[in-house]
Formats: sequence, C-alpha cells, structure tokens
Amino acid sequence: MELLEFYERLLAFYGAQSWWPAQTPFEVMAGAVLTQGTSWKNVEKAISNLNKLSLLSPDSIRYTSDEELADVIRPCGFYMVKTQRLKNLMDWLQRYDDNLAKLACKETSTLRRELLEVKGIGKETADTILLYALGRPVFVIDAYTRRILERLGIGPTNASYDELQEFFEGNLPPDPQLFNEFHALIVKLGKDACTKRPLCLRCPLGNTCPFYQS
DNA sequence: ACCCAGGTGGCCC
DNA sequence: GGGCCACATGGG
Repeated sequence: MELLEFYERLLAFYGAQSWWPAQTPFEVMAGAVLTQGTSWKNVEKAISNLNKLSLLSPDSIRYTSDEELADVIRPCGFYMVKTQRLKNLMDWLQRYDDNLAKLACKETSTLRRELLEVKGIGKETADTILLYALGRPVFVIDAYTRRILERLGIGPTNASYDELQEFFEGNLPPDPQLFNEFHALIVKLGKDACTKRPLCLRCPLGNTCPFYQS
C-alpha cells in the first residue's frame, strides 16, 4: 500500500481531525513541550490551569517562579523538567521579541536548527512546533508512526527518525495541510486501534489491515 | 500492582 | 550511533 492510499483510507474512515487542539500558535508551542511522554488528557489539565491563571504567554512563563509554574503544570507530569524546558523555549522566543510574525521570514531549516539547540526540544517537539504552530511543511514522526508503519510494512524498516521523515516528505507533496492532517490521523489510529494489542476491533483498513483479526 | 501516554537528555559502550 | 534510565502524573 502506498502512503497516499493509507492517508486516504484514514481520512475516509475518521474524517478530518483538524489539529492542533489549541487556540493559538503559542498554545501549540507550550502544548508540544507539555505533551512529551504524557497523555493528552493530562496536558489539557495543565493548559487549563495555565489559562485560568493567565500564564499562557511568554512573559508570564518567564517571570513565574519555577516552583509556581511547576505546580501549575503538575498534572502533565515531569513538571520540574518541563518547567525548565518551557523557560528555555521562552529564551528562544525572546530572540524574536516574542513576535511570531518575525519567525515568518526565517527559513524552515534555520528555525529547526535553532529549536533543536534549545535544551528539552528534540526532533519531534521541534517538528511539531514547525508544522502545527508555524505551518511549515515538516512531517512529524512519533512512536505511533513508527509502530503503525512497521506493522503495515510501509516504508524503511528499523528506520531512524530522519529516515522515516525523509520517507514521508519524499513521497508526499510538501503540503503543510496534508502533513498536518496525516500525522493527526496517525495519532488517532494509534490511540484508537491496536498497534500494541493483538486484537483490532475498529481499523480503517478493514480486513486488509495486518492488525485486523475477526 | 502493574503498564502506558502525541519525548528528551545524560551516561555508557 | 544505539541501549538504558530518570523524569511524574493520571487512567486503564
């Protein structure tokens, strides 16, 4: 099965996911850090806490003490680490005067390199920010993507992050909206279906899915 | 009482 | 470059 066919099936089965679930690009950035190794449900609580206390802005995060910020984002786990990571990201944003419009004139590769230099921002988080906050045509690879492609037998086997990303980006038109939707659908399938369990009850691929067992 | 979730950095080899 | 581990909460 080709990549685009897989995408079409996912889209037909689930419908558009219209990610990222956030109100603003800045909220996407914060959410990208907060969701590291954590269920989205817990991230929602942390974001909600930040909103209630009006802490969802660069300056608020910057000038809130580590202890207080950690306490606010507590529900999403790893809260001490993530507090520092959020602040590191704010340091980067300050280079652009906290003005996302000023990021627009920068090359995607430049922004990616800069983001990867921020301690606590790895490839997936950087690419999430590039795609979902900044609308760049960068494909996000995550654990679901690996497992699902592995089980479907699509793409390179035992691939690194970069290899997998190159596979997606090389076999799809560089359309941010497509990348956006495709990754969201993969996550939907990953949560919904059976990438780790032996039984697959609802799979968009029906009985052609390698996960499928009646 | 486990296991897992929309990862990353440090340390070791 | 890969294999482990800590980081921590909430839900199954």
